Amino acid sequence: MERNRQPATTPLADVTLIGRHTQQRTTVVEALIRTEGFVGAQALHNRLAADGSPVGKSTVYRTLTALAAAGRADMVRDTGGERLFRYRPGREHRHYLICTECGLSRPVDSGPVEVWADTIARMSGFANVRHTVELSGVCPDCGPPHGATR
Amino acid sequence: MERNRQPATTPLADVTLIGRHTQQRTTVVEALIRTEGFVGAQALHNRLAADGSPVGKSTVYRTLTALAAAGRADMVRDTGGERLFRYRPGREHRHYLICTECGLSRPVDSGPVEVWADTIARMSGFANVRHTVELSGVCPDCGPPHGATR
DNA sequence: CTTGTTGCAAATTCTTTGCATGACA
DNA sequence: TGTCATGCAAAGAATTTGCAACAAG
Repeated sequence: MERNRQPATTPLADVTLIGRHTQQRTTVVEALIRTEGFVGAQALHNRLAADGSPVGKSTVYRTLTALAAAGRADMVRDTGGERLFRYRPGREHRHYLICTECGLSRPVDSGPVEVWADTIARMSGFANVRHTVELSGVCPDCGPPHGATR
Repeated sequence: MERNRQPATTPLADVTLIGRHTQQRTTVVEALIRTEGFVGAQALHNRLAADGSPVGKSTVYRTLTALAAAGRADMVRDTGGERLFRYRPGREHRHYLICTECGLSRPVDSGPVEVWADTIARMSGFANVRHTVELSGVCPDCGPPHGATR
């Protein structure tokens, strides 16, 4: 379900960015980088425990929060209100289409939205306008063609 | 801060829509309708209590949730993860630009986004695609022209 | 060494639920 | 009168925080 891909980037830089370089933070950041889509803090914590690299739950939370604050991760909320994080390789933020069934996330071309948001921002007179855009649905794999609406 | 506007619509229809017509539900729906922007369940509950129309917290939650489920209200999450509700007069959902300072919310023309979301939905192969779009910033009143960045 | 981090568990916050009482239809 | 709704308080979930032991620089 989750293909491990080479961490082309050393998380060191990111870790250093958010403070002191510790074993745990490195572990968390690496795990986040290794993750395809979005992950919840709890899920990540569990995964680490299962992988034999137990890191305190608080540390996972603190690291992810710091990472998001530093702009190295995107944060969204799932339907249940849980925070989901995703490592952000570049500096530009992206928007995703997330499958509500399996969690698969696929980046989408958000150009038009960016332009739109920008326009609104300019016309509204508001300052510091930020936007959140989340698309969710059922991916082809999860949505059986037999019309079984679960 | 919150201008009361005439409830042009009787909440009766909305109440009936979500089940039995009770005093409490009417109260909650009316209060929601009377609210300019988004409100949290707790805030609404407090307001009702202050107004002398105490309604159980659970009832407020249940009513708002049902209303949102019935499509009579929009639901967003604030930064802290709290659910905020807003009465939806029409049937088309709207998107808002919310001031992070004073909470003022202004509906924006989301036509382009709808089109975009629709396109993505069709091209992605995902089913049942829904979107969340939130714009936030500092409104002219709250953002001093003197460039004081907080 | 000094200070930032960790980890545990307790504390917070928002939201849901169980259940007996009470109100609608 | 039979349900469904209400309200309270307890239960749940996700996240934060206090604090002593510990590791990084």
